[in-house]
Amino acid sequence: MYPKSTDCISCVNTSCLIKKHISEPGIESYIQNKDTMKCRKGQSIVIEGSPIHGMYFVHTGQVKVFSTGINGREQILRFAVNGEMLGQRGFSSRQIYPVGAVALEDTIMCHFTLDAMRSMLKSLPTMAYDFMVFYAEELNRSETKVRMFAHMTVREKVIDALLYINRKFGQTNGVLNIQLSRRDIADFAGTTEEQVIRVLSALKKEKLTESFGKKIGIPDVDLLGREIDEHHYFIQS
Amino acid sequence: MYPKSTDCISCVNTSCLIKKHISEPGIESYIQNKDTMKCRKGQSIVIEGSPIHGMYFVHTGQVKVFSTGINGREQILRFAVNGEMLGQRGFSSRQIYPVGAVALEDTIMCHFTLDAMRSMLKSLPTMAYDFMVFYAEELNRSETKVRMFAHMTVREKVIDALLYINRKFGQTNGVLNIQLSRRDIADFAGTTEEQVIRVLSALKKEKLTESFGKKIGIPDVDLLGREIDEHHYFIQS
DNA sequence: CGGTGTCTTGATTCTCATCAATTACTGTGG
DNA sequence: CCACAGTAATTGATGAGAATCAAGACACCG
Repeated sequence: MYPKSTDCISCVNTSCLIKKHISEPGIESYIQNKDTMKCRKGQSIVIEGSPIHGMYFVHTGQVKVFSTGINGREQILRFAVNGEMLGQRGFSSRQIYPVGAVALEDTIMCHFTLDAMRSMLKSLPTMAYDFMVFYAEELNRSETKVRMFAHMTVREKVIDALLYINRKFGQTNGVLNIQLSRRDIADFAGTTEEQVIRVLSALKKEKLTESFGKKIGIPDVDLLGREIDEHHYFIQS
Repeated sequence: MYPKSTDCISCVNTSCLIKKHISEPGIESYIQNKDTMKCRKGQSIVIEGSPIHGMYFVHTGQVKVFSTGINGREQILRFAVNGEMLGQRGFSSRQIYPVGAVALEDTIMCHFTLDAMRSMLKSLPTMAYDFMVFYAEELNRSETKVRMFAHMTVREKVIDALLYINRKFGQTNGVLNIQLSRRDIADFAGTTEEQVIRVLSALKKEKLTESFGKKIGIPDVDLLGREIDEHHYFIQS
């Protein structure tokens, strides 16, 4: 099922910030020197605590990014799909806390060394600008999340998580395109497995979500979103 | 007490991302066209909900950045002091949620239009790169905060807030260089006024903080930090 | 001195995390 | 094909922590 090549020229990930600048003069040498990694489902892409050796771009697949806090509880920070970046922390001078990444399904990734990234960005102003905008937007989302987290109820956090997952992975045949355990959802929403289960059963009773085995469906995204909207501003995290 | 001039050449804010690139060729026209604003203590710099007309850099003063959520409760997102930026959200294409900024003391700010910022950044690669790194680091901090917020107790949140305030504003004569109401601290820490008061009295009893009227002192920052360290990774938010 | 706003403390209520026990699901080897 | 672990999901009961409510102390300002 893997594509024959991960060559940037033929890549279809138009949202990829490298691909977007593929026609800039001077970029050729960088993309020729990138390398490609395959990860089986469940494998670690970035080991928590070990230094990051560069930046990764998801070519095909699904990845979860997390970091472990107290009592071994992991907090999922975000998910990454086709075209998205991993290893953004590499730019930060000090990396005192651990962040890990695991493939949620078989995943192919493109890898650039940190040095390559640095010199590429410094020599391609529009690329640096686009990266800057990307980070600025991510910052918006993250700060909004901080604000929301502080005062949202568990129910709202879980709904928010479901909406995020829907935006990120989408649905086919009325079912989310990813299978996450209740534990994963809890770790992302910032609550516990049991609470997620309780909220999910409540939502199912209210016909706001559906369940087909482990698969979750959201029949009316706007309707579900209104559960948060009533009390908070809708967020794009 | 105001400085005679806010000219970038003579500015002493070495952490300012504009100042840092003052010697780049081509920057002259931009810094000559910036304008300067004065804000009295308590005045709004950016009105919540109204579009942002560019970027601001704090020349002298102290600013709080907040956004209002449910039941009029404001969440303070961060504070800004000399050399720091406001209006970062301006780069984001959609601005669907409100963010406001208020001067905590008499404040002088430099202002660049969004167009000026855009063309400046696109023409000065190293500047765009520095901005990108800045945003990437802010993102780190914010994401760490998301993680922490999810599982910290109120006590830990308040301590974390105090440590942040100390890092940002510093102390003189054993007292924090800023006077915030309990409400402000609560709005920043993501809890309520009453809880902040309770934690502060407990900390005072434990000799981890001091109070001189409204002024708060932290006699031993590391000692206070250890209260969080024991359970979580120390963060640089 | 009122009066307004901040700060403080106590009592109550409610939400949520934790613990414990049960049930459903998945895959494996006989 | 079925018995069997082993894991994930579910439900209920309980306790701890935090928000809310209410009342009073304190400071500041005319």
